[in-house]
Amino acid sequence: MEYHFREIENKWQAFWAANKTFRAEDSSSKPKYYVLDMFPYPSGAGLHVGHPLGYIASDIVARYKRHKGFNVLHPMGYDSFGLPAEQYAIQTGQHPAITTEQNINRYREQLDKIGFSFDWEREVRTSDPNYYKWTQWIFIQIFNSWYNNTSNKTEKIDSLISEFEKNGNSKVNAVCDDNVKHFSASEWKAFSEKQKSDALMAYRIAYLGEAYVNWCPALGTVLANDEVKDGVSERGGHPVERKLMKQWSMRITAYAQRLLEGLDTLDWTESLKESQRHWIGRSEGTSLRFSLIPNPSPKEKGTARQKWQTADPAIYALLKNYARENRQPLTESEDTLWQALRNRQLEFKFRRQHPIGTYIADFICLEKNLIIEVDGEIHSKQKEKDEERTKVLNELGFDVIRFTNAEVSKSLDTVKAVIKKKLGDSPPLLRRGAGGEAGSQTHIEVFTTRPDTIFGVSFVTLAPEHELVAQLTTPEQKAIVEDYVTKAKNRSERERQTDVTKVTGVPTGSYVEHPFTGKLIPIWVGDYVLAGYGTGAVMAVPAHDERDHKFAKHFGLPLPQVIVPTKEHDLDKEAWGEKEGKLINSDFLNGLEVKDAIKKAIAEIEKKNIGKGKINFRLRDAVFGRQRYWGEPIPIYYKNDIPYALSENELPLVLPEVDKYLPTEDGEPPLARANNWKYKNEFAYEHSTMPGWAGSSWYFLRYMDAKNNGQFAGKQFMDYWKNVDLYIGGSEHATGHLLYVRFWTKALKDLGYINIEEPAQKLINQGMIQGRSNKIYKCSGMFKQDDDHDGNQEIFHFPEVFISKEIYDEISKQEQNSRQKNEPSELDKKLLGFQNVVNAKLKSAKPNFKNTFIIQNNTYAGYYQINVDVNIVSNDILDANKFRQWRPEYKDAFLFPSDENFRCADEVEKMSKSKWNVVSPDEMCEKFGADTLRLYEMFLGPLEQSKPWNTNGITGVSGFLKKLWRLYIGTISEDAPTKAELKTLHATIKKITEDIERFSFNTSVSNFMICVNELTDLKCNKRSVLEPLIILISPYAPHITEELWSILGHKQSIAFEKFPEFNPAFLVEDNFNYPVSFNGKMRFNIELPTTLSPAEIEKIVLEHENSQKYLEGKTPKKVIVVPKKIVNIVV
RNA sequence: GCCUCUGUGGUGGAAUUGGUAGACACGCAGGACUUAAAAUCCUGUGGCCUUAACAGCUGUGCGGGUUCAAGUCCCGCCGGAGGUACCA
Repeated sequence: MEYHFREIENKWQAFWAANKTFRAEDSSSKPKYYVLDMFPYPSGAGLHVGHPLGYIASDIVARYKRHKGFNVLHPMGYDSFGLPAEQYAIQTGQHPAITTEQNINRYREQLDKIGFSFDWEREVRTSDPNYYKWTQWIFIQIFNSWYNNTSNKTEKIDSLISEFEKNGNSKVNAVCDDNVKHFSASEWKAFSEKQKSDALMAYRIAYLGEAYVNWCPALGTVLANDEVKDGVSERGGHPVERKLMKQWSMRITAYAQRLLEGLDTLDWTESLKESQRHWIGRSEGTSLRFSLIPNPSPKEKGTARQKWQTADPAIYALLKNYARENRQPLTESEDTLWQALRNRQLEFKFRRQHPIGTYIADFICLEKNLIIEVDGEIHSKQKEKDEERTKVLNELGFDVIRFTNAEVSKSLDTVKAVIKKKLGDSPPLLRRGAGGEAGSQTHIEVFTTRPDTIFGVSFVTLAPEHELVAQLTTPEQKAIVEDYVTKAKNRSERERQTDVTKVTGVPTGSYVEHPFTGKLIPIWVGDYVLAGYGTGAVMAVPAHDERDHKFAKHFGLPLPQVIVPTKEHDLDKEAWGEKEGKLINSDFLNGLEVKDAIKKAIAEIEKKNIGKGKINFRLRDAVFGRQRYWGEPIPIYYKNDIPYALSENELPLVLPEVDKYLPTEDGEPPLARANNWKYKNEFAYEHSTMPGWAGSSWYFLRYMDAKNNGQFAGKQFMDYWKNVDLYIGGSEHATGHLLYVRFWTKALKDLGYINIEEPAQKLINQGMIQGRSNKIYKCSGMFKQDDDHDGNQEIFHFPEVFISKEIYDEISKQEQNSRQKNEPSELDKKLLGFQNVVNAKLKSAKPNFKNTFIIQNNTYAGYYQINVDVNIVSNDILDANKFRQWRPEYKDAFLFPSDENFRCADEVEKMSKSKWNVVSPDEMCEKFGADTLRLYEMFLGPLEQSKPWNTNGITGVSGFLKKLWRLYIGTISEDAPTKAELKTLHATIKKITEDIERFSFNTSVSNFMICVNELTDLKCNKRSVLEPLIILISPYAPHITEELWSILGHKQSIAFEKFPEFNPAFLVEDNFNYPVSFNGKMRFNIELPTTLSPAEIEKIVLEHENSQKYLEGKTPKKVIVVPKKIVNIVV
């Protein structure tokens, strides 16, 4: 009876499906074990051999745990919302749901062929309304939550509202927007609906806020930070720019500390945890305020005025009264314009009759420094006056637009459009407060991790986007600062990131005061300071910070030293950035070690009330909205500009149909195209959709109760299954999915829905499987055309000529040695012979073919490499027949030296269609069977390691299964096993158990081979040995073992058979073959009874005849005997 | 630059706590079976030197160290892979 894997595998796959063998029980007396694979995005390309690597490993663990008596949850599903299906839809018009469905079916087919023990009844698809209903529901819970820093928990928004009603927001200790305005309880109660909504929005964990986002014009959507790599989108590689946008975001920053601390409790790889730690980026430091010194005259310190105090103080009172008087009797056109401007109708606040310098402006927008004047009748004198007035106002930093009465009354819309455009054009910060005035700010706040270096500050640097830049710039510096800021802002993110060696910056002309010495410190603007981190301003200590050092050297700024380096160091060349050394030139810090100096400095800073110890995180809030179609609709509608969440019974908010999957003409997301898609037919829904990570942030919970229509999952099931015991997936999700899923888990826990703090206890990253390409060399320009050209070339295409790797190597070697001999080399002779063969064949096959093939210039430059399909190559030897069928133009191809043993070159590259190196698991299943594929993928090497796919060793694994099969075919003996047989079996049980427990699957396969080799040598046919053996193998090769199990006469599946127990008694040896070494060098073996004492062993070994030879008559200095290990003699 | 991982025959890799380096498999070489091929089986296979044979020397990226004993531990370098970055 032969091993026909195809029949066997089909039979058992059908059996498992029909009997629902791998259905997980919802409650059980058995202990639970949850093995989860990171679910795949069903792409059009189908699975390649890299995908199943992790699935096979998890399947082995799942099957092993079933043998070990666990109730195992091992589900699979699809992350089926996403960009590729939508991009395909844009190109073809095909609905992404259809593409997705097709791709899923293909995935399922491929997965089924490999024989995974998934519980398919629990399959989830994130694009299924029954699933995303609950994604939307969780979004609403998070929307209706805030983060209470006092309880360090997510809390329902109600508790915040009742606090507002009682005390306003002044006592609230929450994670919220920067610069929230304070309000009292009574103010809260007096708030309009809109004001209340806005106030709460600053606290919600899912919130709508304005922020700089990663905008990708090519994809037409914003992206989260982890979706952007090197300034381009991770998917598609399109450029990404920074853009200020109103966006749904998630306040993941609230969880930064918990996300960081939680890592210590997890059994994940160090590199993964390290990635997350770095992404969270906690740094402990100090905030520190530097007092501003108003410019140009430092004497006026303390007279800094508010931003709206724009009038000349000398005549302010007068002007004010005058303005008041003027306010009532507005001309008709002035009134018309006022009605159009007031209440932020153009998004910005306007004031009327506002004193500026010595004037009173008609209308003014202080935020934009824009003045609108409405003029009466124009006569020349007035015109002159107006021009004078405009000039003065311009000098004060205001733009002035003038309209006539007629313009306002007749074409108000045009007037409004002009104003609106101007408001949009003028950058809000640039022109503010020209003249170096500090405005309302009295200080610059910096963040530093090195407060000990405070006496080494030689300048302060602001990010170009810093809000004080414009105000602090003196008139003399205005032009150059504005220019710099504009350039810095327009520099793309990519440029800024890649061009880090370039030092740029400009001085503002203003100064701050050193908090301890009172010295003046210049303020610079430099783009090495990031607006988004800390306060967007740094105190520069060039002697002890590398970046500051570079900047200072570039601009010739001083490098005051405050720390004595602990080793030789040239401070002029390089900064001493180590946290080591003694403080000098630092007043009260002198003589302290850095660590103590930091503590002391913080204490002094806090005492002086100019700053305090502070912790900063690099982690940013996660942008949640996507301006795309194929994702979960965000369950929000807008009524009077106020966002409201849908109620639970209105879910799911189903993704509507649209005519095109493109943005609308005015740039709205595709969902804006949906016809009559309105809440209660009246209110607009949110038009952006959720990002890919929404659905994957909780799918591990849904598997516990996948069909529940009343809840996202039943509490009793979540309490039973708790968290994932083993999660296997790629490391590419380190800072995306794996961080977000931890965030949602913590939020859901705080809100009382689940009882676990972390989603997955143990996580393994499977390594990537790279492609191994095969290449051959094509000759170019090898046919010499006959002079008697008769146009036959059109009838006969030139046969292609290829050379093997060996010949190519020979030719290139010869080329390098630059042949000088006149005699033809061996290679030349070979080539010449080949030339004749080709021409002879050509003549007989195609008599009309007039061209001759010649090898005139056998240099390697005449050849170029082409990729051949790896599927027509085995062990690097090209299958000549398949090659000729591969492409029509190769039909008559010549292979040199010969069709047999034509060796291809190889290279390890990314697996891709264009390299012809993609290997799909289907073909491997077809050729060798699923069991061989499973064993071979494991046999390749450690699971976590990346490795190139090559099938060179697969025959070994396939041979092993055949050998295993042969062991079971024939008479099975019921006799008692021999000692040797038992020893082999139990040694294997021991190793396999240990291997699986430490996820070392490659060694398991080797151990099976050793075991089967030994049992074959022993001609073992004992049931008592063979039965336990196939249970051991069954997690790895489930089909063949099921078949053998039934051949052995069992009617039940092998899947739940008890895993064999290791019995050490069978491994006890009477003798041990001691290696005897002299001075650590192994010389000979000696077999001794294990019962001997070390002293006896020493005696026997020393007396052994071989020992005499190595002792050379000397007495050994020392003899080490380690029982059952080694004997070492020191001479 | 920093962080994590990693470096062992022609190749994939093994050596779990310091204790016989190279298990297992591929490839290669030789042989058996066969008209032939495939399949299968057997033998050999780190390098060097030498031999009839035994044996000897050397050997886990490089240089040191600890130890009776180092692929494994420590120090200093070099190479490869991945992650990450003006993060103050």
